[in-house]
Amino acid sequence: MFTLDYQSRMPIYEQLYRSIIKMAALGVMAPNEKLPSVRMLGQQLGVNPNTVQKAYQMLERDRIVYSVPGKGSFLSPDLSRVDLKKAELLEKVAAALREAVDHGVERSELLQYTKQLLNIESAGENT
Amino acid sequence: MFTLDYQSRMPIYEQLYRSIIKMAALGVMAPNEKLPSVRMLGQQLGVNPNTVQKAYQMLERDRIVYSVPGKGSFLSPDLSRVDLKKAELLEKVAAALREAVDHGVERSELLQYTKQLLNIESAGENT
DNA sequence: TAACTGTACTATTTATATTGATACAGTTGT
DNA sequence: ACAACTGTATCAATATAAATAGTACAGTTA
Repeated sequence: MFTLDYQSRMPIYEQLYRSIIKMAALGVMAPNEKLPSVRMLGQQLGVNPNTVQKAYQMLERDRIVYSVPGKGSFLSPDLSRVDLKKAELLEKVAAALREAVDHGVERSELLQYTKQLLNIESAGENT
Repeated sequence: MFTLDYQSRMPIYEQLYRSIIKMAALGVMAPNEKLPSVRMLGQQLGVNPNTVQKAYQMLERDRIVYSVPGKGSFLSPDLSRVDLKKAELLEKVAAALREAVDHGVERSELLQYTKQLLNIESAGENT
């Protein structure tokens, strides 16, 4: 059902996350359809159930999946909308990054800068 | 001349980099002014010369500093312009990121996404 | 109660970032 | 030519963070 590349630098959970999003967007999976359990899928893919869970939680955060403890994880009743909204926002980020790169800003610094911005947790100030 | 916070999570070279940019932008340092040598400044700050060099190289990449092997490192003749242009571009990136965060996109995913975009070097594809 | 489900917490492994040690090469003035 | 400076490149060591796994817990269902 899911194919993933273990040689890729892209984390397993990220691959899973994207696969499911793509399937939901393409209509391969129906709304409210039950996803395989974290253990089932984990075993099938040869990874730890927690790795699967991480992907499921990311999807849940995006309202693409909802989980019920004891019952299972399911695709959301209303799909596609959330996905498009986020894709739009991400494209905006991508455009800004590309523009910066095109103007000669080093990739490493952009990454550094992004990290800095995203870690507002107990961040230190400079003079 | 330079003050930096060793307790900060921000790398030394990053602090140095920003300090010098700020000084150049504020006119504290004049165009073509000679910067302390990597060894001098390294010793003064109690860090490895390579750490200073890293900051200098970042500044050189930004055309804020130019270095001549055997002679030294100097502030560029034409300052401020480059700095402002880049600041503008970075602010655009920051705005896009903030918007995404505000809409609920997880910081970790944004970071992941950014990494993905910036590493077009020998990157792996997903299905 | 037994077999499933998701979830939380903690370790372990792995990758990456940061800093340091060392060696090399160019410039300058004597 | 030489001594004392300069930047630079390469590699090693360390520190930090990310990714995955192990284990235990709690809810659901039949």
